Amino acid sequence: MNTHSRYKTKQRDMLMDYLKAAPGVHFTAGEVCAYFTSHGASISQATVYRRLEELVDDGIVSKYTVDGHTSACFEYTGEDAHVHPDVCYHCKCVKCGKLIHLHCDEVESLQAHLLEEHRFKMDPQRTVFYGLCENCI
Amino acid sequence: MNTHSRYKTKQRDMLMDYLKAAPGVHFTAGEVCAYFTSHGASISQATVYRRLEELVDDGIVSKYTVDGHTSACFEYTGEDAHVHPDVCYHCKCVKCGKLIHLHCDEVESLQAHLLEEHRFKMDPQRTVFYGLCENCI
DNA sequence: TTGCGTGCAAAGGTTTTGCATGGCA
DNA sequence: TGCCATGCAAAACCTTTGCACGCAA
Repeated sequence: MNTHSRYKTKQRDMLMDYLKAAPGVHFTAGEVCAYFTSHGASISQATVYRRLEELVDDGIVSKYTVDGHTSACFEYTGEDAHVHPDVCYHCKCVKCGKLIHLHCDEVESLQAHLLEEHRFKMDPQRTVFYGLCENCI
Repeated sequence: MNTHSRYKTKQRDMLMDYLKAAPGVHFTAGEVCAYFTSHGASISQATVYRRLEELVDDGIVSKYTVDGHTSACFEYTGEDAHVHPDVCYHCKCVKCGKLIHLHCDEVESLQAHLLEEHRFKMDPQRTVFYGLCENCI
């Protein structure tokens, strides 16, 4: 979270609208640019990267480095994710590339275990499990 | 694992020596290149990438996409990892950057659970848990 | 001899940066 | 009027590829 002053601009609003329209959907910076370009909206690549980076710092957007993709993957997780987090884990199939969303108590116990026994506070927003999906096993 | 015929070359040997000298240590392709360059050894960037990729396919080297690094991270895990796997999980602190090696039964039960209940076969060699280490919590 | 391996350089793709201009407060 | 934000283009990076030559088997 940072404390910079922020100006309300057209680009910032456009990006937020885009993000809020599809919570939980994954996209790359390039896809965002392509979307705006194809809709005749004007928002430069540099600005997309700058805003996205800022939102990640604010904890409003999650950034994943997904293996196999050369580019980073973003996801809108909500402005109040810290208030009532709809925690969701991610599994990525290294063979077909499918990204699976998962709600799972076992992962939550693992988190608790890691924290208690290993003093490591895992952040599910940033963690991706890699492996094989049911179709690729 | 693949079944291509393989020639024994000087570059392949040099790379293997380098890897075996530091099992469990993480490095990027660029670091490998820099090492050889600074030691006057001749092995091209393209070859480093090609051999590394091959070793990952063979399961001898693990490749991680570590958030924060723009480049991929490799680690020598051993030629007989499949015979007596010294399974080791990784936790990466998103604040100080520390990478922690971890042996943990709980993670193994999670793997079993993911497989049985979610039909997802997690690959611990590729998965990194992100979060905060004890010093940064 | 066969065909894999290597080096070089160029290409490809993603993300960052410098700088002048534009626009919110 | 101050700053922050934006756009453009160039730069910086990492990784992959094409091609000709070299070398192991």
